[in-house]
Amino acid sequence: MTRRPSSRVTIRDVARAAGVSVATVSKVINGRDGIADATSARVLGVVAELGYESSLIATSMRRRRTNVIGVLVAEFEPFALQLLRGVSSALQGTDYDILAYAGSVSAGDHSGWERRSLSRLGGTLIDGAIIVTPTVALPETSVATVAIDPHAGPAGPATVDTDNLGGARAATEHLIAQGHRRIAHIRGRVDLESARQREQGYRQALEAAGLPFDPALVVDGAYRAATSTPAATALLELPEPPTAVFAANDLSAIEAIRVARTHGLRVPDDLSVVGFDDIPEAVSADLTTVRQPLHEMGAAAVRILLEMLGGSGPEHIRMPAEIVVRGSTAPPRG
Amino acid sequence: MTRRPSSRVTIRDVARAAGVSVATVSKVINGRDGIADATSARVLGVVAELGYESSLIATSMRRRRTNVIGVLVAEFEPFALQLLRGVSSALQGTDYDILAYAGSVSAGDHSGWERRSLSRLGGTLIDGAIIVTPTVALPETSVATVAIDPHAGPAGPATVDTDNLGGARAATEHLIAQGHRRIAHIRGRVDLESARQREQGYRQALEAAGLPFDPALVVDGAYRAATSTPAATALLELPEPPTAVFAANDLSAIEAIRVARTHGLRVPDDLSVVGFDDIPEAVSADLTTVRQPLHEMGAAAVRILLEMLGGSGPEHIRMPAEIVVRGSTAPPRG
DNA sequence: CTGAAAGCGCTAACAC
DNA sequence: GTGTTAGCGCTTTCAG
Repeated sequence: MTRRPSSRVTIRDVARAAGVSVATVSKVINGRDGIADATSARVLGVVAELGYESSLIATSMRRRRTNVIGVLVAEFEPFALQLLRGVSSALQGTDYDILAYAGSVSAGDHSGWERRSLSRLGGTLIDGAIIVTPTVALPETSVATVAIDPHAGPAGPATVDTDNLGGARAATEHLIAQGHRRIAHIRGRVDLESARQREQGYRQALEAAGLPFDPALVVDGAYRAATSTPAATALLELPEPPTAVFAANDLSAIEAIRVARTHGLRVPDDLSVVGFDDIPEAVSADLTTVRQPLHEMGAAAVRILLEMLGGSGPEHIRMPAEIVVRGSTAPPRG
Repeated sequence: MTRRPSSRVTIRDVARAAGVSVATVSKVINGRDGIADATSARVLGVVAELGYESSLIATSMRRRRTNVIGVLVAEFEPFALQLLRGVSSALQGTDYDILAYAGSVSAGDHSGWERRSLSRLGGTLIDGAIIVTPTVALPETSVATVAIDPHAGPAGPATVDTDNLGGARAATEHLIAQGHRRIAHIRGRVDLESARQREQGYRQALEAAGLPFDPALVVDGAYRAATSTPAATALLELPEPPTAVFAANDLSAIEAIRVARTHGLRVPDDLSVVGFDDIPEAVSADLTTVRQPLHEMGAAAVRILLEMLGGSGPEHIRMPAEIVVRGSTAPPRG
């Protein structure tokens, strides 16, 4: 009863109140044997009474396992959030809790956030990490790691990705099939393999259809709405603007639609737009897009990670990408 | 070069490599003054070379501030995720990073997860906490805390909530205006004030319209899809089933629609359904619902928390709730 | 069966 | 200017 007023109750408070040593309390809590039943019961009583919970921080400094899986993202945007949902439901009923960390919210420099986050948490706060869209090659770390939408292709560390090339081709072919000939591309984050693959798919589709590739029709959106605003604007203000746009992700596509409207263009009548990802917002925007099974990708990452924690080697999983036609695409007018 | 192979690089590795003491490295990293420029430069060089990042865990054990805001949720479901998005964008450009923790993923017992999470992280891993739908009254803690959709009403600790009563009334009145007379209610998590308010709003609307309240038409969904399955089933298998359902949240509403379909009922022709929250999935489900400004609520929680961190007292914010009519509601047939 | 002591990585007095 | 020391809350040998 003599503990400092508004502070956490620590293992020492419990020890004092139960009249035993700190070490004994630790043993009781962790179910180590070699403790008298009476002592154990008394300590447990005090724990309940005081509402003691061991500090994750202190515990993790001393111990190897924390039973916490880390999900490292740059920021909490829809793509990462959907993955997180998949991770969360896959981990339901296991021993693991989830800790999601957005490491580049504060830092101005986006590049390298994952290395920073990993170092900061990897001490041993987390047993394993799922890293979403890392900007750089991951360092060989002590902590088990799987990357979703990796920086490089499926090599080295475990990865989960999508058939980005095929998806992008399908998206572009859809526009071509509708009769579009001047098709622009809002590129993704070029440091990511996914963005390069999507651009590649776009170019392959053009080439297969015998359409010329016009560098002026490719602009950078970096997967972000803010970056896509000037990109889309530049496209629409071209002397000979495109009749269709394939954006590297939904956020860019939705922004392109917004920009088109401010230019007095109607979608899909004056401009067709296709995205990539199929985040929940794509449905509200009535956006034709390429669906990535985000939920399943999160779950797959969990499965691989748990296997790695169990001793298996890294694994690479590629998910199918499938086009979902909604109302943002139509044949070009006359 | 003689450090243990696959381990994190620690402050001691840096100190050794730079030929200085651990304390000096710490001072350099934290920009304390009283260090020779030459020493500082040398240490910084080693830090860069070795790729050293201070351990968040170790730092937080010794320090007061970590510049990390914790968002504590039971699990990562759509409601919490939307809030998280609001929190994330509100924190963009500040000094704070975000750590979201789902504390009842592993633990079977859902009740009290927030106290557990808070104790575990509150050591000082986080400077402040935003707790989403706490199940119990929050303990007076050392760490600044704001609750979103609190257990009790706006009292005690800082809170952000919605006009649940008004929203529920509006939802029920919408059904009544369409001519429904037998309107059921799938109740939310009764330990939350929001669920009680929504039921209250439902009953008030019935009463104001002179409709009888039938206890058989109120079932428990606990805000979860799994729990809502039997609840909705019971409703539809009643001798005299309802023609409309007001569900306490969108997850329950969407599940009710699914169950209705498996019973061969068409929505909205045979059964009208209204939800609450307006999560992104509500749009895909074409669900009439009551919109909570989730994004803004997350941002509001951030604002209050930052003010509290700056020394202000707790605050209570109530957001408006607004009905959004989509395709899941229509006048009853015949 | 229980306790004393060491130490995880780091920071904050306080010496030198 | 820089190093030494103590200690955050906890777990883990190792003595008693």
